[in-house]
Amino acid sequence: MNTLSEENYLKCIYRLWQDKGQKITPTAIADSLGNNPASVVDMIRKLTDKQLIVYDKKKGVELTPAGLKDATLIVRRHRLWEVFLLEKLGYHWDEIHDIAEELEHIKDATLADRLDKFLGFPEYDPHGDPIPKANGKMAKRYSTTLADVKAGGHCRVVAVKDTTSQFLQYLQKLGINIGTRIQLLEKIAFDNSLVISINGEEQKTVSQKFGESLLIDL
Amino acid sequence: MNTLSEENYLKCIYRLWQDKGQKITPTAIADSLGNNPASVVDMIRKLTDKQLIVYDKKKGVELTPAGLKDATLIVRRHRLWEVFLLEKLGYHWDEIHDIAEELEHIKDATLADRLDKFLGFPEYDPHGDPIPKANGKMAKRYSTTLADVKAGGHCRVVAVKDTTSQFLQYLQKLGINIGTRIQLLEKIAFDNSLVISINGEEQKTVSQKFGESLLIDL
DNA sequence: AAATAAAATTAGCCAAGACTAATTTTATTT
DNA sequence: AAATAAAATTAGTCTTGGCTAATTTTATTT
Repeated sequence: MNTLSEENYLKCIYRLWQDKGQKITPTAIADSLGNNPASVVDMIRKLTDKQLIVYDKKKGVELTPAGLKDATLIVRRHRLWEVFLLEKLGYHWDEIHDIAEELEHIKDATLADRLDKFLGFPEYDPHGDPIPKANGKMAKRYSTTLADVKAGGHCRVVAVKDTTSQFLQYLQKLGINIGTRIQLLEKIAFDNSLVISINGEEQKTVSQKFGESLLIDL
Repeated sequence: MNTLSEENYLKCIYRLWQDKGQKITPTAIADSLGNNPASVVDMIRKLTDKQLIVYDKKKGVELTPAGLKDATLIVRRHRLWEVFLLEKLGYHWDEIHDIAEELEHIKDATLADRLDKFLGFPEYDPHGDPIPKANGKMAKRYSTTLADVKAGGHCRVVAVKDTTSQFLQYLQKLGINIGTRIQLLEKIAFDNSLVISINGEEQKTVSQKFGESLLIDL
């Protein structure tokens, strides 16, 4: 059984691995968790001893099959609770992440599976991320962002890469949800700002960072 | 905001206060939590500093109004989650206590109220304990036990005083639930064992300890 | 290649919350 | 009342999981 901290590190490593596919360094983990690199080095030792990760200076940190399994189940619990909070308790998009962050650590052998069943076996969470099944398999994960769309192109919002309440509240304000149609009217060469039209309405300008945080289907 | 440990101590003190109206000593708390009395003395100091309890050698530990409020809200969350686990996720009577023990510590300002609404504002939890409302008020708590019934008397099970899985599984085996009718046929003078008839069926003998753990309405 | 910057690591410290062992205080017996 | 037992308290230790500061290793510039 893993401690709360161990679970948070596993989840963090899993996310970094999914996000970039790049080398996962102690500094990257430290930045992601807001911890000191020295603390990360300690935890890398603990997780290595538990055979949940392998650390190689050249390759960085990698999850072992056991570590991947544990991390996947944490993510499964997180995303299922997010669905519950939004659909059953009526929370808003931007409120659920932090609460799910706590709920995901509840330990019980059958809880996730019962919750999954109760929710009707959802494939995606409210942010558009696929929910891993009990066996670790999950639906397709989208990777194209609004910033990848060609000028003039149309797309549909399928997920968000950033789940901070700042971003989600901004989306709310712009009237953007999962499923919203967006046309990319123009890319400003100077700073890669994007001029877009949301659901065919009046045009708005958003930043490159914004565009890279919104996952879309063409 | 209270830590996990602080919350567990508050809940423990609350339970001891409800159970017996007796003096709450460090040893009693230690026994109840399975901790060392020395640890309890430390925590008494912490909670006193936070003005959640008052400790007087003569009177023992008492909750302040602030401490009572915090404790009541923890109990509220615990009992609401128990209802959720049983009614929505299909857990059995004896499985829900330990999971609720973890869920009760999830911190969010509106979670308990949303859950309460989602569950239809239940008055009692699956063990028959009244669920405190957001304002701290709650329905009547039963205090008469099967051991208090006179020989020949009839009664109806309304709650359990003991929520260990050992007891609850034993009840299950005997076919006793909330609402079950019991007749007390005889009290054995030797050891206060009770000869009972469950729902008018064949008679069984149970211990004094058993009788004192079952709350009834005459 | 040498100099510099960045990243990783080590060493030592801290707080929370548990523990044991020893001591003091309070209660109970004889 | 004195002796004994029980309860409370103090002092000091341990583990987890953070931290800072100093050092070593690795990368990047010049």
